[in-house]
Amino acid sequence: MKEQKNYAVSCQACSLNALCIPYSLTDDEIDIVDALIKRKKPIQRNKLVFESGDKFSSLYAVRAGAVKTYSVDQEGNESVIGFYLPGEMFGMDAIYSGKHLNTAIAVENTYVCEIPYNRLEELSGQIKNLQSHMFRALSGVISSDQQLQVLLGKKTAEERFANFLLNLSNRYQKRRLSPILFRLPMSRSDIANYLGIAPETVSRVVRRLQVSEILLLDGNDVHILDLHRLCQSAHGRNKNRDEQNNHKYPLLK
Amino acid sequence: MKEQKNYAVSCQACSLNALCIPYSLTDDEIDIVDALIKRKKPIQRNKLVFESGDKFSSLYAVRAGAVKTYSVDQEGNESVIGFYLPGEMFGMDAIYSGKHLNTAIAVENTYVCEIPYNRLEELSGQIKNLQSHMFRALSGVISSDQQLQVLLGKKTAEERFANFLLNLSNRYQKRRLSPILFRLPMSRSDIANYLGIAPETVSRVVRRLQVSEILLLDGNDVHILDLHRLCQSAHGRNKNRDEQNNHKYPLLK
DNA sequence: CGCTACCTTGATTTCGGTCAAGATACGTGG
DNA sequence: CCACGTATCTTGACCGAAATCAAGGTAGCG
Repeated sequence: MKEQKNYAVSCQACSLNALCIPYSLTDDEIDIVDALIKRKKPIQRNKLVFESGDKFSSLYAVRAGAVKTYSVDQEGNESVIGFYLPGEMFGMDAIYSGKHLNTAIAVENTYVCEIPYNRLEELSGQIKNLQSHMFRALSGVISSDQQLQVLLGKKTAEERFANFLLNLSNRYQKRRLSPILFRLPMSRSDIANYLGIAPETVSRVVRRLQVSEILLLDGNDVHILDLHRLCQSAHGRNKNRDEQNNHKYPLLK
Repeated sequence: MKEQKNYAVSCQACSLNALCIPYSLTDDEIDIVDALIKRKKPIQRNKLVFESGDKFSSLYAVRAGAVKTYSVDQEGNESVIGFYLPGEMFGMDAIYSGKHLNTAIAVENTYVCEIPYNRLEELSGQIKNLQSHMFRALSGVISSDQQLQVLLGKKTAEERFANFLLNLSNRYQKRRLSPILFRLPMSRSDIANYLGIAPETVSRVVRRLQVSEILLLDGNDVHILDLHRLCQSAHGRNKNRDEQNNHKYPLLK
C-alpha cells in the first residue's frame, strides 16, 4: 500500500510531465488521469517497447532512461525517427493507422509509463482540458517535426549537429537539469542516422567544435563551453571560423 | 437561400473530405460540423492565407486550388514545409503555440474553408467521433512527417523526386482523379525547396526519368508512363539503370 | 586479458550544389 | 495579334561537402 502510494506519487509527476497536464485540471481530475496510467516494468537497454507491425493500443512516456524510435525500409535500412527523454511521450504516430509503423527501443535501461489509448480518448471527451491538452501535444509534435524537416532539407552537417545539441540542451533544461552539462544516452551512429549524416561526419564535426573550444565531449558527456558560438554554428554563421585554425599551418607562411 | 443551400452542399462535401469525417457521424452531427465551417472568399495566386506571427484561431482546408506553407529563418531563407491539395487540411502545427510559425500562400487561385478552432474543440468534446477523428487526423500528419523525415535524411535526389510524384499520385487518386496523369500546381523551385535539393537537380532528375521513359513532363502536366519503375526509382533500386542509356555512346565500343 | 563494438582519422570518390549561359513560357501593353 | 521583358526552366562546366572506403584506436565486457 505504502509503496503503491509512492509509485502513484512518482507517476503522478510522470503523468503531469509526460502529458504536460495543464494546471487547470482539478485535483480530482488529476487523480483520474493518473489512475489510467499503467506503470511498466523497467526495460533493459536494447529491449523493445513496441515493434513495427504491433497493434497500437497505448501511448508511452519515458519515466527514466531514454528511448529511440526507428523505421526499417524494404532494403532493411534503419532510420532513426526520434529520441525520447524522461517526461516525453512517444507512439503518437500510430493513432492514425491503429498500428505501430516504427519500432521503439530502449537505448539505456529505461522505465516507461503506458497510457491506454482508448481510456485516454474516453477521458478526453469528459475532461475538456485534457482534450485540448492532447490536441496541443499532438500539434507540438507536428511543429517540431517541421523544424526537423528544415534541418534535414537545408542544413550542413555542422548545423545539424549543433542544432541537435541545442535541442537536447533545451529539453534537459525543461527538466531543470543543466543545459550545458549533460550525457548523450545514444550512440554516435544513432545520432548520425537521426541527422541524416555519416557517423564519420559526426566525429569530424565534434572535433572541429572541440578545436574551436565550443564544446567538450568526453565519451558521452557533453560540456557546452560556449553556448553563444554553438548557436552561431547551429545557424550557419561560422563559415569563416577557420581563421582560428589557420595557425595550425604556421610554417606555410 | 437556395444558393446558401448549394454552398452548404458543396461545403458539406468539403468538410467531409477536409476533416475526413468518419461515416459514423449521424446526419445531424454532420450538419452541426458543417455549420461551423466558414466559407472563405477565393484566394488569388500568391496571396497569403495566414502569415508567420499571426494569431492562430482557425484550421484551414483547401476546397479548390493548392496551398503551400513555408517558414523563413533568420537569414531570410524560405523553406517549403508542405503542399495542400483540395480536401486537405493545414495549419495544425499552430495549435501548440497559439500562433502561426509558418506562412501559407496560394500557389494558384484557390478556395479555402476556415474552421474556427475553438468551436471545433468544443464540438469535439460533444461528438465523440469528431474527437477521435481529430486525434487520427493529427496523428496522420505526424506519421507522414516522419516518412518525409526519412526521405530528407537518407534519400538521393532521384528517390526524393520519385517519392514526391508517387505521393501526389496517391493524393490525386484519393480524390478519384487519375493517378498517372495530373498537374503539378507548384513551381519546380518550390518542389526543389521542399525536397531539399536545387532546382537544377530537379531538372536533371526529370530529364533522366524522361529518357528512361518512366514519365513525361510537359510544362506542369505529369504523365507517369511506368508506375512500376517509378516505384523502383523511389526506392533506390535503379542504381544500374544506365545500362539502358549506355547505347547513347555506342561509338565508344 | 582478449574480444567485440564503437569511435576516430585519413584518403579518395561522388553526388549534388553553385555559377553561368541559353531556352522557353508568360503576361502586358502597344 | 504580336513584340517585348520578365519569370522560370534547362543545360553544361566546375567545385565542394560529405559519403565511402580503409585502417587504427579505445573502451566496455565476459
